[in-house]
Amino acid sequence: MAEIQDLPKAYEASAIEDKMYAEWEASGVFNPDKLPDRNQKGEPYCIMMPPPNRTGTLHMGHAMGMAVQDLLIRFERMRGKKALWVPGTDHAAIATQVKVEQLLIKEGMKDPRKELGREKFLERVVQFADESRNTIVNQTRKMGSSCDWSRERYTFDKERNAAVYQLFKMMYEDGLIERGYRIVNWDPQFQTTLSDDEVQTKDVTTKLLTFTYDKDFPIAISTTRPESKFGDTAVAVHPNDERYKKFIGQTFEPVFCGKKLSIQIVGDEAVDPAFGTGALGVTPAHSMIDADIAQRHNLKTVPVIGKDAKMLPECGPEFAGLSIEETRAKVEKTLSEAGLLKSVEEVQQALPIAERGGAPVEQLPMEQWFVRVNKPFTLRQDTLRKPSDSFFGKLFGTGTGWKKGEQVTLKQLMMTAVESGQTRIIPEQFEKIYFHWINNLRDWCISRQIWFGHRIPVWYRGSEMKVSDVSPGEGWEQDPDTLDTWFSSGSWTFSALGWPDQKEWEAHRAYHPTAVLETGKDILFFWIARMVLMSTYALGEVPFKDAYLHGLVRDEQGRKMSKSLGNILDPLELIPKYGTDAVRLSLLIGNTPGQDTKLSEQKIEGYRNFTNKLWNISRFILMQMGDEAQQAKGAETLADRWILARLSEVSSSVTKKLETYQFSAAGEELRDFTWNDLADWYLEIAKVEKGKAEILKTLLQSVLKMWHPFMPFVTEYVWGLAKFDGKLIVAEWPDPLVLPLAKGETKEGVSEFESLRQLVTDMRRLRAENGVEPAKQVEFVVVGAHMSALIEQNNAWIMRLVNGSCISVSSIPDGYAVTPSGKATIGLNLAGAVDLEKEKAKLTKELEQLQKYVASTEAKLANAEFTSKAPEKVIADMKAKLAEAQEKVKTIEARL
RNA sequence: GGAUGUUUAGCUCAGUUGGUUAGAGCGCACCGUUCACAUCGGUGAGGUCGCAGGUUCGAAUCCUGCAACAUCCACCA
Repeated sequence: MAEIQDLPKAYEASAIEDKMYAEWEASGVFNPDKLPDRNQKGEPYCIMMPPPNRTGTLHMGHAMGMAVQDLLIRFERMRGKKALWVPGTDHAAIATQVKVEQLLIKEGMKDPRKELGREKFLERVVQFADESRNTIVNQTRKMGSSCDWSRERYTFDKERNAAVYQLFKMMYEDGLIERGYRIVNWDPQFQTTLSDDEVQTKDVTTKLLTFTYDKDFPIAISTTRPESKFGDTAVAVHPNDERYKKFIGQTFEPVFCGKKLSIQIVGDEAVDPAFGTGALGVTPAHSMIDADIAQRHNLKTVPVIGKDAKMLPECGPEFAGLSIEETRAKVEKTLSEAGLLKSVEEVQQALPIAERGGAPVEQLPMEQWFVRVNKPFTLRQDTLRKPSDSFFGKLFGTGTGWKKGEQVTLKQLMMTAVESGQTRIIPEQFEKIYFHWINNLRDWCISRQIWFGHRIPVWYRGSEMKVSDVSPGEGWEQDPDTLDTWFSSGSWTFSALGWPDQKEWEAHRAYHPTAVLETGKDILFFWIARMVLMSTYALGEVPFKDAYLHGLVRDEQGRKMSKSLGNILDPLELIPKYGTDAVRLSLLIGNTPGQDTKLSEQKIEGYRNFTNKLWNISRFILMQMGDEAQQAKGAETLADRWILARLSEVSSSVTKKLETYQFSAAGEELRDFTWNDLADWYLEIAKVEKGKAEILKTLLQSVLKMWHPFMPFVTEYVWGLAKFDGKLIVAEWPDPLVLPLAKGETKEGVSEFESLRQLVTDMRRLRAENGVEPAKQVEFVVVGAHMSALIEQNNAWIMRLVNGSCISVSSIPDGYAVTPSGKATIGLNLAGAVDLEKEKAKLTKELEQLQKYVASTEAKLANAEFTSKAPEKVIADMKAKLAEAQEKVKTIEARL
């Protein structure tokens, strides 16, 4: 095999990756309909790719997601499932619009939306989004993602728009979508509402003013937002507060900074009498908390801040049109001059700001569309019911869900999906966070005043209103608002499978609920919860069986990767440098689900080294397979039995770990097996013991298969070089039971070889610990420094040295070793002696503990302290253990 | 303020129902290597498992309290 010899010593990733990906794609295996028969008969297995936002390029977090999903899909495909991975992108409404707006401003426009108008502006956004899509698709391919491009979806394409319309219509008819005048989060910068989740907070220092509205007002109040006080309609106090009790029910008409107010004094439990003055100025128009109080006491709502974050004319000519900052200063000055200001205090406050853009968010009352999460509605179908799976469900007929026609709220559906275990969140601890979030969920404001997004399918003509996806006719105008981006991505698992189009949906029905949703933990609420909502509502089933959450990818110091810190690791720069396989390994191994990961270039370099190690292992095995000496039928030696037993062990363990999302542990185990057992021991032995071609082939095949989901490129490439059957991507996952080993041999082979390995290690240690006679020491030094394998040959044991010479070790059981020349005798019995001392000490300690255990257990038995366990059995177990320990000690003592 | 995590070797982290001598990778020190691989091999040093109690024959693991850090939620006007 001359060609094998000519292969480069170092693996050259970039030379093969693109070609390899093109080959896979051309072979059609990414499409489940074109998979081999074995998979056609297999169970459907589907992953929906979380569609990346069309806002630019992919980052390390995406790369991690892709690596995990591709690992799962390749693993299940090899296991014979009908595996479908649907790729796609998200229009991301506000995020994309904001991005484009910022770009246009950079290009010199002052107010792009005004300058271009709705149509022209949207053209620019669409153009940007399309370019972004191309970049994302390219990067996804570079990562080696084996997703079905023939089924690529977009959250803003025609079919997904049909799903959005269908859902809106259903929810509207069920009374779950409503228009209402309520307080919403308003972003003055981008002139749109925001959901609670799109609002973040920033710690700032601000002034806490304590004052009275005017000199005749009897109660002082405190505020950090003096500008909003023009809209106060009440002062709330605790109903039992002795200071203010007498005022409750009265109405005052103070003049605040020139504006006449009407202030009712109300008693409300929500007020903390210990904070500030114990009295709260209620501003129903600009605080959600105050709006709640206002609702309880039927208070009027008076807006005083406009959409542009400037004061409204209601505040009087002196203040109208002023900014919030200006108003604050002026109010403070006015109060101070009038002698109404009691105190000014610096306090820490969390200022709400917009997630995109960062402008302070105002709370304003507006007419908007809402999804009612707490409103009961009549179920259209049995929902979340799986009676066959549940013993109690069958027994009581209740199942873990609701029946058609029952009254239920969306919130209850979201709870049940996870409570019943029909959707599992991995790691489990996130279930608690999920429940907590659902419990505190408020109605979801779904209308946005931005232009890029699914238009709200509602039409108006005068006072008439109709829900429709097309114009109902002459004179009808569509609602100018668009839908929150999560309204469309909430239906992703089923809209991407064709719902509500009957033909498409039926063709893909078997893939839903999808197997697993893999995404970042930061997106639990935004997305996961909303997918559960949409899917349980529309289909009556969960969107996915498992939600696997990965942590954030941080830099080596644990900081978030960001442009301003300049610590971004870009997958597109790393892949040409280290190879996709190395980048994937560094994202898959060495981290824990749900826990943030620190990534450094050094780590990727380490996995590049491993990729190269696997390459060289393969190269060596390929050479051996072509070597005539290796072709001879090898007797199954101890080493053979050992390595095959290990392989069997490892493959079953790795399979189990991958099934339970323990990717890191699986990878580590595989790495240890590949590097330590296979390369460092078995391959060294194969240099001396010949006739191993068959076993080497088995080993190489199995190792390539198991590594394939982790590092698809190098494994598939070697598979091709070895001329193994077909493509590795559709090869059968190794089954630990088919290895050519009798059961009895497995353990024996392993333990025997392990004990020899231990012996070698002991000898190395002894060389250091015990001074050996000079004549012998020479040999020992050689042994310790060079020996790389222990092998069986002609009924003798041979230690092979890297420099080519061998030492024959005879009579291992008796503990002697002799070199071929017979010059040096190694006192292995000494090794035994040293170990025996330690062993004895350890066992003696264990024995003492067990004796105490016996004593305490017997005492408990006498006092009848046992409640559950059968005492006889406990005592018997314990005594057996004790006897075992005593036996061991005796054996050791005899040998000493 | 509430919730959820984290705290194990110099660094990054494993450690699955409590049970031999607490592990790995990187880094470090020393030794070595022409024929699979210096993107290599061998040997070694390095840990009171955050702190304080408790349960147990036995605790990194279970319980209680404390501390530090992180994230999320709610924010006191």
